[in-house]
Amino acid sequence: MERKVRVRFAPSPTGPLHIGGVRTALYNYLFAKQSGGEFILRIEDTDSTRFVPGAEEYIIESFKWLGITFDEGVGIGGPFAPYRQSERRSVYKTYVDQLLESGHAYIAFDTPAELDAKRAEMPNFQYDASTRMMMRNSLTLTKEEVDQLVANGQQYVVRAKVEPNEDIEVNDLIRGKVVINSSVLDDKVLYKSADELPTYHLANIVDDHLMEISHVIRGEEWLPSAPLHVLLYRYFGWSDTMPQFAHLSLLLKPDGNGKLSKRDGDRLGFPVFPLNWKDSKTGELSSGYREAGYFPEAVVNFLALLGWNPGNDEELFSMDDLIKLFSIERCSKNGARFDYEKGKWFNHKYLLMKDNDEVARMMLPQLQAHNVEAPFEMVVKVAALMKDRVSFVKDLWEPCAFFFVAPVEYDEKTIKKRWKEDTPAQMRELVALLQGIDDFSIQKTEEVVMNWVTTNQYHLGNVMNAFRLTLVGEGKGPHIFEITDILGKEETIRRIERAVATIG
RNA sequence: GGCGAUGUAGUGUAGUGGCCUAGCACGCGACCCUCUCACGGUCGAGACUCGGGUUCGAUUCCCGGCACCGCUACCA
Repeated sequence: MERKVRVRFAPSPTGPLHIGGVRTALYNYLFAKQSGGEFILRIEDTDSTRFVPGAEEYIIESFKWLGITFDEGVGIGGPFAPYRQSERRSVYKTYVDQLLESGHAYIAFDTPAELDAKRAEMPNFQYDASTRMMMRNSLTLTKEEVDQLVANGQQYVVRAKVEPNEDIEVNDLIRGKVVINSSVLDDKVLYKSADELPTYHLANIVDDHLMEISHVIRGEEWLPSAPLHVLLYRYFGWSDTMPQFAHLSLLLKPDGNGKLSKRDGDRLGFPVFPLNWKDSKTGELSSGYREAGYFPEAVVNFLALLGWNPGNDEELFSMDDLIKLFSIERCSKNGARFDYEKGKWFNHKYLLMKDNDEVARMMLPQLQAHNVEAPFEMVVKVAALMKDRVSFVKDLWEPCAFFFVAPVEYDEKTIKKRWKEDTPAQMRELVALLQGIDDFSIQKTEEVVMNWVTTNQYHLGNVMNAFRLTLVGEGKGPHIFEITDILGKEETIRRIERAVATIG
């Protein structure tokens, strides 16, 4: 049964896209691409009460940034349009009626208040075979009564009629065979008349079938309801083309118990979303990986390895590598704690792989923000010299600032340690020495200065660090002659003189 | 509570019925490099959830406990 691979990512537009959802989408994408299949974006907006404006656009923009592309779906179109469930009301209605007619579903009039009352009355109330005959529904009411209620505009829901005592098997690509007895399933609401929309379970099955989805790769939270989905395929007579299931483990918080949430990000200081998001109601801001300075390829690489690995010791993979190597079977069954430090390391690695020109270009806005104007060539040199020290481009300004802005203050501790009594005199000698160098290259300058230190038998560490202090303002930074090379002769001398004047 | 899933160092994971003195990476520590800081290199600390079984032998297979995660909505 060779079937064209067609997978989908089907988020609800209820807010920003959680990073766990991004991973699910990524795995779907990798799976589709490696088998030459199609990847579809379907928006599951069947809960009209939870709809959040802008969320759909956010989702689309997030994937665009990450380099995850869809072949069909919302914003793209395709042969199975529309891909937004709220626009598919009429198609679901047909299938709801089909279930009603075949007796696999029934109409229920119980109001939420009545259900709450029932739950309070019965400790472990569940709307199922054992209780449905106690409720107000088309199984307990006469046809006339039901028709009358519906005609009167009484709101109702359609529930699946799940027969008890059957072991239902779900063959999961990651977990193997999972068996759940139908008695523990409840008569799930499939459709609500209030907004004329189906619930997830119905819409999902109908759409996956109609859109010819071959594999359902989704989060583990769906595993308990997978048997119901299997049942639904059977009720519709679609068992032969039922997609294969793969339930992915969830992303857990870095510490403590529970799954990763926005709160953890806020608390521990890392993003949980791909892009910044501002809640239009509360005004609350959620930070995103893009704005935090991550490269999309680093996020993709990091996420891919969180719950999957190719079976060897390699860790750095491009999207193309991942498409070649990915396999559902190698997805881990256990939930992965989110390790933000490792994420930073990935970004560091990707920063190192970037061209110096590109890094320099990315630094420009920071320079502007600090009112710095510098020749591009100089910025490139600085980028080349300094990029291995940070994980993010935005962290580059601080350690690089001294290249562009001469120090006006000098680190006390370094002064104490390196600025000796004879240092000012040495520095004046150094100025004279540098003045005489015409070829201010790294090699030449180093040769001349080292010679001077040696012949005078100066303490190398003290001289060099005092020198560094005059240029940087503190006791750290790259090798001295890398710095003098970038600063140039004039500026180097100016800084030494100023330091001598200031520190004394 | 019920049902289901999962359980290798702090974290992500590899691996196998004996080759395991359990590998790799992040993080952590030390050392080396060195004019400082960082990078890099070397080394180190650190794990098979517990209890039963099966077996000549179990981290690996089975059962149970425990832990943890998920579901248990007219949310997805």
